[in-house]
Amino acid sequence: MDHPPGRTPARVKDRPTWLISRTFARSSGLLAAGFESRGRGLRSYHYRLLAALDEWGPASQADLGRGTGIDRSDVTAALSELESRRLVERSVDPAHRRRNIVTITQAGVEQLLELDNVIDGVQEQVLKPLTTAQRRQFIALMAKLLATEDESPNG
Amino acid sequence: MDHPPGRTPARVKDRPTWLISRTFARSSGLLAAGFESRGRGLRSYHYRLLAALDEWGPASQADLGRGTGIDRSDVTAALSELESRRLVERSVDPAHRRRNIVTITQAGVEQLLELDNVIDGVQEQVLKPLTTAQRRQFIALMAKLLATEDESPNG
DNA sequence: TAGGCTATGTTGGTCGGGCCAACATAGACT
DNA sequence: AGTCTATGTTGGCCCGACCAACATAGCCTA
Repeated sequence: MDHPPGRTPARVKDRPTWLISRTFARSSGLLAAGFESRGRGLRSYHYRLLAALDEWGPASQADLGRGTGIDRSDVTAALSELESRRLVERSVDPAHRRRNIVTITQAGVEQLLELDNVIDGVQEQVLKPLTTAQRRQFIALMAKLLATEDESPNG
Repeated sequence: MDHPPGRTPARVKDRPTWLISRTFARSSGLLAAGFESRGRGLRSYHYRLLAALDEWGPASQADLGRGTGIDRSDVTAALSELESRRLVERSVDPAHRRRNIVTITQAGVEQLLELDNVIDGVQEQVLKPLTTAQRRQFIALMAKLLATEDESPNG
């Protein structure tokens, strides 16, 4: 993730795609460190699922997948891990017996709050080199960069 | 990579780390598409290695690894693939018989130029939503974000 | 009512980028 | 001579992201 002595080939090092990938590496490295130190072995999928359940209330696995952008199969796996930690409960939807209704537990809510803190700290670390105004700019630029995605599928 | 109907949990969707990860997903998706269409099955490791060899001249695998930030073992694998396509040649360093001297071939240079074109096109696609001034800002902000890495190891 | 279609959860893969451990051995340094 | 480091290589792991296939529940329609 670091390659510090790094010269980096010239045709690589100034390209936006390269900067983006380094930025992501930095961000996800800090995130991973945060999860490792206070995340009890959970990963980003778990956080996204807990967050979705907390905000949207109980949901089926398929809905969770659609809402979070996580593949159905990965949702299944991640939920099993959350369930074994009692952070989440699965029950069959009586109206639709093929469907599971997933609910966040009290312990899940608490874990989520803890992860919130970890992640908020990481935001600070990631943006540390920038001034407040620059942070705002940076965020706005990324938002604009991504805005197309929402409007035109496959855009 | 897309998750278009995506609402995305609120505590997730506005965090810089999330925007960074989406930006990266967009960028690397476009890159992958470019490599697939005109990259003859090569991937980013191959490009980085070819670029390094082209710019720095023949080098040992260890030096390539250090220069590009690619792990020694991955350098070995990627070079084998490049070698089998005749884009690169390995020869034993007579002065240090444990060391390989890797050289880019003419075909390698040509492939590199082709990849350059592909990748330049991707830069354009990635930044398309931004104005020229915004692109400059965005690049400058990322450069600043990453500048710490060079100065303080593990920073 | 029977047949087909879709949605759901699950299993079991693949891939790329990034790591790490272990090993044999070539050179260097003591 | 003995130790230490550097090199290339093999083989593994992890995470995030996909995909294919499957059984089956529920639907909608011929």
